[in-house]
Amino acid sequence: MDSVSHPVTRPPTMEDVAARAGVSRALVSIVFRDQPGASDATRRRVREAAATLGYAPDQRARLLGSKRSQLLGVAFGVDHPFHGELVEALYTAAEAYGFDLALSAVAPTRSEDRAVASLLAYRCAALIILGASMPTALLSKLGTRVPLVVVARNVRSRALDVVRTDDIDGARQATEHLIGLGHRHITHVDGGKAPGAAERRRGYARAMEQAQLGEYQQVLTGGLTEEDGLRAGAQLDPGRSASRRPTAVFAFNDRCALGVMQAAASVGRKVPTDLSVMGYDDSRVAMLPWVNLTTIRQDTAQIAAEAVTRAISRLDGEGPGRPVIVAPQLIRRGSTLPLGRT
Amino acid sequence: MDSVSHPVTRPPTMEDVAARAGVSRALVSIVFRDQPGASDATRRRVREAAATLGYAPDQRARLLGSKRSQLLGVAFGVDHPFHGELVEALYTAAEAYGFDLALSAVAPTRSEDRAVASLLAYRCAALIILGASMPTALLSKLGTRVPLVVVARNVRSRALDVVRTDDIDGARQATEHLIGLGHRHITHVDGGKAPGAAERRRGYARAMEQAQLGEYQQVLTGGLTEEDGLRAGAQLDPGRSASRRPTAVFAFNDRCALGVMQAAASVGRKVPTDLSVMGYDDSRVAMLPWVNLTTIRQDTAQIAAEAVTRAISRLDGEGPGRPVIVAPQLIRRGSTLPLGRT
DNA sequence: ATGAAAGCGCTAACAA
DNA sequence: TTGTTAGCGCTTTCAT
Repeated sequence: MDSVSHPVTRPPTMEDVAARAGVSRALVSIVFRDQPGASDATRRRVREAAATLGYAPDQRARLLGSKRSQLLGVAFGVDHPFHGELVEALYTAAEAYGFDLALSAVAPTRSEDRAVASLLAYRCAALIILGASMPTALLSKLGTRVPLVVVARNVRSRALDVVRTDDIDGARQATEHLIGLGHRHITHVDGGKAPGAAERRRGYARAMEQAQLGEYQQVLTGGLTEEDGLRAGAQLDPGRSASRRPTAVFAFNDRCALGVMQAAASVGRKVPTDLSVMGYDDSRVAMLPWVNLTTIRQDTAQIAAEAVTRAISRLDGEGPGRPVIVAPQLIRRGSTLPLGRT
Repeated sequence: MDSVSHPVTRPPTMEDVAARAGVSRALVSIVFRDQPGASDATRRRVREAAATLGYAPDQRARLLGSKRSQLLGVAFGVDHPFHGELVEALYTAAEAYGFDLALSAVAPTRSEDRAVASLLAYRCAALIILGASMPTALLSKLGTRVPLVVVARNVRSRALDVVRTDDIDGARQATEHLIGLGHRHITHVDGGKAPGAAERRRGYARAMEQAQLGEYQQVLTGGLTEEDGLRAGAQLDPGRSASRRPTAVFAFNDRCALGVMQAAASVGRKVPTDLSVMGYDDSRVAMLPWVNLTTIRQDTAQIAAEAVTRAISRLDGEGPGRPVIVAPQLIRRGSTLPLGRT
């Protein structure tokens, strides 16, 4: 329990620090930007004065004054855990280059347009949009106004940069993992028209064909949620003799996989002994001990690093580059088992 | 597929708009702030000029220039779904008062201190911290520097405002719901030392005692995650005759409840027929069809509105007020059943 | 190595 | 109703 709040006081300015250190504002500015042009003695004095005053540069003024505003605007989905991870990684990546992040949330009641408009109003040097949902045409138009990096969505436009996971490869890895375990009847519960769904279908199809398993291919319409997986899972068995039932399922993502597992459980099929199940994303739920889901991990750190790198290179005058495709990684856990192993 | 990006052009300034509309900058400023002092004709001309130029005021300059920066800084946990909901609600609430939000994320690799420092650097007029985890003393100190509202955590300090759910009442409602269904052996799997855990224990204890069920009280150490619930759930049965086993469990939150359900399932007890389970939070997972968890909902809209209101009243010169305690609400779903009903 | 001074794009007080 | 003019707290030339 502390004392009653004092009347809030004006924070110290660069002027205050300069006065206390007995130098000009320009010197203080140089010191705080770690630029050459000040003696070590001065630097120390300035730092000390700043410390005792509790000074921190006013970012508003800094942004306004400098031509190159070291500010990256990030639009992210507030209800998407994967975006959360990306945001964290983006902070790390941006920091390494001395850039700051401006966050703008997208939510059911806050459109992507609004989020972007807000970022633009703060004159962010560049924009990074996670899982952009707006039409390609609009993204392209936006890309001509400001350096733009679209993350985790496949956009074909030369007006912007794209950084995303190689979903075809991820799906291929998942499918090949199951094939390697001896499975033949492998069903894919897909993501419908979600971003990345088409790529994952292709990766699955390719792997199956390449292993001469084309005749076993089966794609069920799923989606992004547990409910979608549950619905699709219900169609897994009906009307088939046991010998023609799938022994493994590759689901669009972890949440969908959970639904499939639930569906299996409801008809008495145990995972992984009766059915192997794979997810995608390596979300928190996949790691839970009783879920223990074999899955595909997207490399958030690398995706973030690439996104920041692209954004900054745009600021250095380069045009948009080719899409950056980041390799995913197979995470082996307990939800998949060799065929016939009990 | 669009054309190659043009060399990024300088966004239009207020000066540009003024020139095109044939008025002074001051007039444009007045129009864009919706302030009195401009004729309707002028307003239209200005709006039109701005529209054709695609002008939007530069927030950096606006913030710098105005004495009262209408900016609320929000620190939130990027991996906490509940915070996501609050952020969304905060946008809505802030907007109603013409305030803007500056978001700063807290994550495993980004401390609350850093998040707050960043907000301070942008000279936010007031700070709203969701689920603050820093020591009370630091919060109090911060509260003397800038108007501060702590959300979803019980802090006893007169230097700041607190807005939170009435967890004692929430726990009481949960427990009474179970009692009302005829349960007697009701166990509480608690949240350890998580924010709100102590209050929920009290609410549970009070409800039990008030119903003369004090002898049946049982509190198991749980936590915030599924794993915690799983661990606690494992201790539910051992060494007890069936007649002395709990028939209902009130878990600290939804995730914890999930763990308890899993633990029950692993020893063959079905929910809700063999065991009623309650959660807390009404998170997304609680609504899933096969989870269908009876739970307690926190009123995010009201919490957000109160937080913004408190912050703004502080800016109007008022001191911190008494803690705002928002009432929670029971959400009846399928995970609880009357005792003995099969 | 240091300081003076001109912006950056606004807001706000004051004149006209 | 309008326009003029200082700032806001920095960055950034350009002298010294």
